Amino acid sequence: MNSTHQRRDVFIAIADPTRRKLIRLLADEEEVPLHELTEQFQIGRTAVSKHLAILKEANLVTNRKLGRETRYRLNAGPLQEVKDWLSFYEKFWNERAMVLKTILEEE
Amino acid sequence: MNSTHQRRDVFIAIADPTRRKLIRLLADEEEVPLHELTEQFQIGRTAVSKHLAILKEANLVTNRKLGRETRYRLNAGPLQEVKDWLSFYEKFWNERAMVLKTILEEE
DNA sequence: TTTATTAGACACTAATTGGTGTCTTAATTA
DNA sequence: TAATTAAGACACCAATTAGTGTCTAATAAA
Repeated sequence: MNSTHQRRDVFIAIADPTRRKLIRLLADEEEVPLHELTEQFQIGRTAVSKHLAILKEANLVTNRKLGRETRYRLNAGPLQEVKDWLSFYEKFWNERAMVLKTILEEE
Repeated sequence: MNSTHQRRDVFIAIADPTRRKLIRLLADEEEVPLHELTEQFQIGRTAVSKHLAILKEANLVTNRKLGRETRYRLNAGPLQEVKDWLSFYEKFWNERAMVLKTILEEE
């Protein structure tokens, strides 16, 4: 089985504000056709479609054809990877942890 | 007061794997000069320096000159923004929440 | 004092990105 | 059946990105 679909980094997928807005729209509406998503932006359908393709390659959206529409759906799972990455750094920005760290270092 | 330093999106700053590795190195070592950071990569000093500049624009690192060295330090605070963004989507990837959601919708 | 090291400042390049417009096909609707 | 709508497939473009190499200045070491 040669999986042909591109694998795309979730960090890159969420780097673009248009793509983050797409994610947000799909969080609100469950299943949305391309043309309806396009309405929410100033840019053209082709551009939106490309952004969705990138999200799909990162496995952040799925889509299915329904009549002449292509409907998109959020798959938030891969965002977990970002959360896992972040969790390592939480101790660095937590004020209380910073103080605690200082105390521990002094001992 | 005209703040001249560029503001840079933290999402873009963390999108690049080299920059994420820089963040990781700075998490481990507190304060690291450019040349020492450069050792950890295949790419040249100039390239590393540019990545650090992007991290600095996102306020994810600070630096200070010490003799002929420029030492870099992690400032993880801005990562909080990413965490805040993610927190909205946690409910979508939590299996239990998904099931609960289905039950609630059925009522 | 000469030589090494460290890094900033440029100028340049190839590849990627985010966008466009146009053509075509397929599915609805009038 | 004819007209309209939705979207895939291209070809194309400008701006940005991630990298390079070279030159220069400042600091530190021999």
